[in-house]
Amino acid sequence: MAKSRLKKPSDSTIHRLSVYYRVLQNVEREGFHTVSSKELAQREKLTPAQVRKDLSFFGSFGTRGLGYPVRELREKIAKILGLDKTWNVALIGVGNVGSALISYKEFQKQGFEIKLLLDNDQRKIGSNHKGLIVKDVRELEKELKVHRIDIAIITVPANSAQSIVDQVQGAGVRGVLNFAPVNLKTADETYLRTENMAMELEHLSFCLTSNSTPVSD
Amino acid sequence: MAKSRLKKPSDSTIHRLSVYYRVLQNVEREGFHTVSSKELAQREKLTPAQVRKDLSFFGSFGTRGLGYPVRELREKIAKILGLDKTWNVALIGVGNVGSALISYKEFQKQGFEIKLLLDNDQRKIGSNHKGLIVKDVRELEKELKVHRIDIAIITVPANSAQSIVDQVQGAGVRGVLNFAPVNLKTADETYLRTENMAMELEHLSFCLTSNSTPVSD
DNA sequence: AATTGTGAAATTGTTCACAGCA
DNA sequence: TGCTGTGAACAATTTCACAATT
Repeated sequence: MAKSRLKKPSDSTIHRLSVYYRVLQNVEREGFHTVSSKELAQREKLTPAQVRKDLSFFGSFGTRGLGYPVRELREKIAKILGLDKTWNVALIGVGNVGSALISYKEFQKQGFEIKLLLDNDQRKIGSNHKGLIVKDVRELEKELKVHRIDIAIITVPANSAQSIVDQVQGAGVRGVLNFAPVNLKTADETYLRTENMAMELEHLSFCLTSNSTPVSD
Repeated sequence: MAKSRLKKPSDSTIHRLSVYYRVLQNVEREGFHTVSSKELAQREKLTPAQVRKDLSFFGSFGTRGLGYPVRELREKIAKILGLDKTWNVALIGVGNVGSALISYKEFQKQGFEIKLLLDNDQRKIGSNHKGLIVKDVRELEKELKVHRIDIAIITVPANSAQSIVDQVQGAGVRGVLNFAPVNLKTADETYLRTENMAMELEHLSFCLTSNSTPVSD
């Protein structure tokens, strides 16, 4: 029963696990019962060895000579990623980005349920977005606790993001997805991921500037 | 004069370059004329050696014993990242995420100018968003060319994203930022970056599930 | 015959440590 | 003395190659 995971999987392994999870959903929809590491790899331009190595961090899910059972592997990965439960999510900052995320279907689909909206703008507080009433950010700690929030999405302006993440941690929330374009300082026990859309564009800008093709230099 | 860059910098180096660029803006705002790799590193929880190694891919910008000239280094990095010019950006898909990006200040601030909006919904076509009229996606190729678009941001539903990226490439656009939650296939000469917000949440979900603190395992 | 699971090899990325310069 | 720039050492990640299994 005891899982003997020796090494901590890298962030890239986790990332690819999410990728495999999506591919498996497709493979399953297409009616396959079994899939090889080769097939899985081809669909994402990875190597079969990479796929097998990634999966081997978590156990032996395949059958030699046959491949992996599609449905079972998808379920195993879902469990590893924690997608077998629902997560209560709070969205802090109901501006442009925040509003967009409220109607982002992909979240609910994977079990992330936005249960709470917070803002500091009196004109927004009390307003209804997709059935949720925007609460006053001054009630942050109370509201996070009442709704048993697991993950906070921060979509406030850059200059207030640090103060928000401090409060969020204070309320015991350990998962934070930050969209504010700043580097936030967090306690060691908090998991923070920052999505900086401008930096993605800057990466493209770099590629287009260094006059090279993606392949060679 | 000839730049003797021997190795191609890694994606992480480019990513950190964007980070340094932001830190330098702050350092400059705070009035410093000079900054050491140590100071730069501390502000982002990196090592001084990492900072120096990253910068050394592109040249020698510092002065031994003194550090780096803040303004000059910021400008050098801007040039490397291609932020010394403006980029014409098209936004394809004026839904929730698309609309949010139209008013996303951070883009304009770094020289990314949204010049064109495209959609396939007759109710949206012709409507005005922040001074831009939504054009018919059937005119995609013509419009991309007329506006001399460098980068396309794809915010259409997952099932139409591949068709859009094919057309975008066909029109000669080589930079693509994709928000649709699918793995797009592109030609070798196209630079594609995909932002999958659900996958970020899944990473947090994984961290919160594997009962460990971020530090040890 | 086909395909997994995994040590070992190769490659890539990070940190060290110090020569060289202001 | 202080700090950069960089080759060498080290660490992490990916790929290889093959024994094990169906």
